[in-house]
Amino acid sequence: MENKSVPKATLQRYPIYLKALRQLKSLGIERVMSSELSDYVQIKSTTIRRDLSFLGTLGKQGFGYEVDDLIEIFNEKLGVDFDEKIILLGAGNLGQALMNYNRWSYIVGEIVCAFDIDEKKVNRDYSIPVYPLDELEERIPEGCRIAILTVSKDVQKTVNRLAKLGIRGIVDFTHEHIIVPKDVTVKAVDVVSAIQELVFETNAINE
Amino acid sequence: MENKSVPKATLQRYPIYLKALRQLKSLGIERVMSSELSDYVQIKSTTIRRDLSFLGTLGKQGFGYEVDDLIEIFNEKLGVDFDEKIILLGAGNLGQALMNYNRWSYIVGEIVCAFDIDEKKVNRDYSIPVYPLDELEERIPEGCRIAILTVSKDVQKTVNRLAKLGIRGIVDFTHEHIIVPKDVTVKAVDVVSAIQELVFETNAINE
DNA sequence: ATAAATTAATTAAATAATTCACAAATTAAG
DNA sequence: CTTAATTTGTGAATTATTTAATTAATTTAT
Repeated sequence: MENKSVPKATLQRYPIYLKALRQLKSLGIERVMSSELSDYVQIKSTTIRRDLSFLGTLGKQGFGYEVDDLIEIFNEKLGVDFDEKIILLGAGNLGQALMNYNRWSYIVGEIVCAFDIDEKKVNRDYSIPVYPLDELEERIPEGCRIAILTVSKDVQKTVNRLAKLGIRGIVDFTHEHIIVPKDVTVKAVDVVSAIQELVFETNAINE
Repeated sequence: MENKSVPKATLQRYPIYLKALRQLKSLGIERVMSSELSDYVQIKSTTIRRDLSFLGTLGKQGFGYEVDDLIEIFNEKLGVDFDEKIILLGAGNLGQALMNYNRWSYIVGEIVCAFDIDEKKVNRDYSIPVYPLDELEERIPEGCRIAILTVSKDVQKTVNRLAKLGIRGIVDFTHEHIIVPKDVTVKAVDVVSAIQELVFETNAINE
């Protein structure tokens, strides 16, 4: 399965597959055919097969896919359990919710520590310690590539610091538009945009 | 400009433009050229022009676009300020964070009320009242089309109830895969998937 | 006024993504 | 063991999206 670079669109579907597969596994389902998976995730079976083919020859003809195999491959090839060291910027309500989600390590890595500008949020004794934002440069863990951004003030300033520290990917929960260097990727995780998309889809077009 | 249906990819970029335009406006910028906007949002100017052209003939050749005009058009044509009545399912940390975000009405509509299964979270006196999940069917506002899902238990069961109540779009913050009828749209707003995509993008492919 | 410069809109070309269609592999049944 | 029924994987065809090239409108400077 040679280096045909994986289409961007495919990359966006992998998390959907992975989520669905984990759910199937938790239901005790051990094998799945592309057509079944298709019903489940609402993506054409042929698209699914093509998407999976980028990761290798994973299925058996006349049989389907082993659920475990697929999950395994996602982990292996895509580094899902590569133990990412993630940092969290902003420890407000949303930051708390993220820290409370207790299956990080199972899924993609772990939030190693958090930073907040508000002294009252600081607590060095939590299992996920919260440091003052000032200490970002000294506290950032070795090899940290990914940051989750939930701050509400000085957003762009914080982004600039992160970029300088070698962060490669930012999960952006702010409601602002941020600007990053070319080698940094941003994934906006934004309710407002999501709702807008929903509204656009239902309202637009049919005039 | 007629009814050429707007590409899905374009629809996904509209919220980005809108966010950027609002930011520009708040900086006092009144007109913008596609090339400037391009630098700002990192999308090719020609793509931007094409995207905007689906909404009408909005720019002036040799001049650019009026920021206000564009914002206006987004509002008008895409119903951004159509005053959506949004409901929130789950009033935990994340739900709280969403309710605290105080610019809903400016942006897309408003969260009218919330529901939670936990009696302790219930409070009918908040400006956004929180009702017991039991009361969903009786309390859901007239004409409500959009629900934000932050519950952690009985996710699918809740989804089924929402679908039955005529909800057209679900913003899904859960970490589970949910199944909906064909006429309901789901936007997954999911840190985990976002991080996975980031990791996939950086790890995948170049083996 | 007029010409030069600028910039959106549009048509055409190139790329990317999806879907079709079928060969190859596998299972299951007889 | 052989055959029929499945179901994957993949070239080829199709469709969708992006980008380039061109055209037309507007502004600015002279």
